[in-house]
Amino acid sequence: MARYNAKDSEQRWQDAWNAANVFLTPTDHSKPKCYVLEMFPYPSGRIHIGHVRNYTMGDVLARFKRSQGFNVLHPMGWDAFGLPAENAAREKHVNPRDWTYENIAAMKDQLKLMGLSLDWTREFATCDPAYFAREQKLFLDFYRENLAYRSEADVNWDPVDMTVLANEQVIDGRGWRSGALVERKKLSQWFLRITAFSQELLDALDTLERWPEKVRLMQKNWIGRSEGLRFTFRLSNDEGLDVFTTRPDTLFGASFVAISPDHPLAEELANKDTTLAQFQAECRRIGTAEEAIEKAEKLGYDTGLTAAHPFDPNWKLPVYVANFVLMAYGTGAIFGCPAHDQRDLDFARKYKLTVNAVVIPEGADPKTFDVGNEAYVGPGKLANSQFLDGLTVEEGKAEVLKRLETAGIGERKVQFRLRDWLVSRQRPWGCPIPMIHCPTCGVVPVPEDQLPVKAPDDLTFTVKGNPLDVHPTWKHVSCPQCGGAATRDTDTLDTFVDSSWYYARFTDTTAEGPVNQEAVDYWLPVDQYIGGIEHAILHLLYSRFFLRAMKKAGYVKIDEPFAGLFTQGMVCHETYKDAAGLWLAPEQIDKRDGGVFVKGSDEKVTVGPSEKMSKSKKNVVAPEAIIDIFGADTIRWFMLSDTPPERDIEWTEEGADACWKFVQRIWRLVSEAEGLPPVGTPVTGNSDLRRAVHKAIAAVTEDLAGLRFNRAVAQIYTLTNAISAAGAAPGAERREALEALVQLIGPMMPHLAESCWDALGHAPFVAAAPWPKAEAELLAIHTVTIAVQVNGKLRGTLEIAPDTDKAEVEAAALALESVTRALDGKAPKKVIVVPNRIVNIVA
RNA sequence: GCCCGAGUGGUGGAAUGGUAGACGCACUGGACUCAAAAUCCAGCGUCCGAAAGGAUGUGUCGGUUCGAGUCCGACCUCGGGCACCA
Repeated sequence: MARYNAKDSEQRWQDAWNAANVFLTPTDHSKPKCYVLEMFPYPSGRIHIGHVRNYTMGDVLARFKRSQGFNVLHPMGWDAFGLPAENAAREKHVNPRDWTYENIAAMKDQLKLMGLSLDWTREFATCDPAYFAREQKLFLDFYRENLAYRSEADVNWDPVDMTVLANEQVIDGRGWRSGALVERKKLSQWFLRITAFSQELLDALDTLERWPEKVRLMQKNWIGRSEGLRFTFRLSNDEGLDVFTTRPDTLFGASFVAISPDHPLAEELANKDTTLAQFQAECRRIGTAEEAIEKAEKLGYDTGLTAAHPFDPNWKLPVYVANFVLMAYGTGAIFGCPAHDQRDLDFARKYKLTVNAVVIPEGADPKTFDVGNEAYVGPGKLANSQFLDGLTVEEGKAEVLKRLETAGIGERKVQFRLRDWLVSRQRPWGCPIPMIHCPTCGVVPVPEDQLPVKAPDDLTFTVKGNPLDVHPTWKHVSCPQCGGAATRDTDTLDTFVDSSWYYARFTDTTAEGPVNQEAVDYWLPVDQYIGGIEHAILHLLYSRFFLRAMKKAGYVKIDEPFAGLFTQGMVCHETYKDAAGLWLAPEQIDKRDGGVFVKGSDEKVTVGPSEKMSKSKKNVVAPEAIIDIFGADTIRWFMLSDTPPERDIEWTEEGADACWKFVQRIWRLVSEAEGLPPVGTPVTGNSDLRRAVHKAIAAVTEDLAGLRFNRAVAQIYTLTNAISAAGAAPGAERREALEALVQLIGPMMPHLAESCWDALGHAPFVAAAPWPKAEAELLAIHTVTIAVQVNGKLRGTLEIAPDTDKAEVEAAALALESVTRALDGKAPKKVIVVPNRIVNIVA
């Protein structure tokens, strides 16, 4: 029998599935549904191996659920707007639209090689006018529902390129292309009111039981609910200054007040104080990234103003502008209590401010307790705090709150870290914001019958600034309300908006409105969403918000888009460097004689650790090259084997070879099987082989349902070994075993499974055959192995009938020769018998 | 800085608080072959031992328990995220 020819076979089965429409989404809604979705790709032009891992997992699940009788929706599309297309437009002088659609075509060809069970009739790209027209409609709905509003916000501004920069485009405070020092600039921009749902988004996390705990926790921290006190300081210039604190109990430990460099008061003071203005500029150079701000040295500028302590008007606290106070959180102003907050302490030490401990840990003396250089944030009793002395932290918080509320200068406040979602982007390759600015009427929505608002075809990318904004005619329109001269909003929506509702659009891509009510009611929520952990917060949180906003606008009845979430790990590879320290690609090296050399020479290669595949380190492998050599089933099997799906996997050449050998092994086992009775021959009995088969069916079924692909793979190896060892078993038993094996590998290696199914005499398709069922009586256990320990150390085992009486098990254990030897004549003090598990004799 | 995750043989990893190392890779020995590849069989944590067997062993230190890779506390190391990359 010939070797399995993956290339021919895979093409043949892909064509056959296609011709028979095996993977079209069922339209009869009477059966239970399963919506399986992988995070759709950005069309960079090539699929990378991370996509292969992601889509393989989703495909296994989709095929598994389909054969279990579910109506499966398994679509694919393209997250097609974004920066790379603009960069290509600038660098290669191509139209971003052409570049994007060419990439989509190329990637689609590559994806098709994988044999994914996708319904391609539902494909769309977010840059299709048919899609973003509906997105613009949703934006107008949200505006009407008061979920979209305009406000000023900071951007990174490149003064040379005259363009807004993404954080990623700011390198060491300079524009990535121009090298100019980046400025911060205020622009009037659109926001979506995600904070209207802060509490709801937080509470609902508890209901997402099929989400990783880690992701829920990350979102919880991101939403960042904290309870505290907002109160007003009276300043020496007689103005009031609002601050927020979660530690009102430490108010008597205050030694300064600090405001953000972006605080209105700081702006006001800077108008008359050039040194302060310089200080502000210096702070802003740190950028907007939280990491940079937190890590930067704590810097402050003494405004000369003072704030009166709320409980003692004669106690004056200096007011600083400080770089670590964020305008975006709370009120943009704090009181500093150095003894009990590390940042405040660092600041106080630097500016030689007093450090008074007011929370004293158990057993410490209030008179001598000194925090040194580490703030004390633990529990304790209040001291040096007048009327608070002796209270606990919690009691102190309540007391201060009560007094300031009574005095009318403070109130209890629930503060969220979550900020509204800034969605305006000053970029041409995105969904245009369908709004018009009229000097008379203000902001006017584009009438719905004029949607979609499309970018013009003749954009120039060589100009400075946003091409949409500098285009000679596009933005000039007449106001839909008064007819006067007006201009379009030249910003586009954040691409996260595009990906916040695509899953809903997939349920009916022909819907006239954004969604079809009947389709979303049936298909949503997504039953299993699979993608990278890098989307743990933003994409997933925005999508959760977006569906709520769509509900408010009357489109859907549910709140949560993704009932099940799985975040898969990355694909890594060893890194290689030559003698000169330059990176080498895997195909440039040669492993031989126990060493690693530059291919075609004796130059030694330094092998580095396995890292996420990246172009710069050259440790990438191209999926299409692997498919070309081994076929799609091999790469799919690799992606599922050995490593748990949530963990990073390392691509190795040896592993790929091993998978390919396994493909051949199965093919041999099936195609060379002799003496098999015809399809449908009944089989009875409880031979070892039959028990192994049904045990494998049960285990693989459970593992696939739980997305434990690596364990399912191990079970299949075990079954394969059992079949190999049972060459002398009756034909009917071997047929049953081979059919089970073929069906179990079906979701993972679908082409090979079809070829085997065919070789076993079945009509196509195994992909459409019902999932095998394990027979309960064959899973029953006839004997159990019980471990026997003496003082917790293994001394022997017992083969015994399951559920044997405890006393009998104990007697049998004590009778073991190895046990009497270990006891050495001592009488057992105690014997613990765990039924069917273990006996532990304590001597 | 803050938040999160992970540490088990040569290696990827398995293990409802109950026989640590399933299954795969690599390696070693053997069979087949003129030879190689492929395939098949056997071995494979470490130490002592010819073997039987024994000791030891899941990043470190301590704790809970008849029993800990698993639970608790402290620490060490590595990795990821931090609002305009998608």
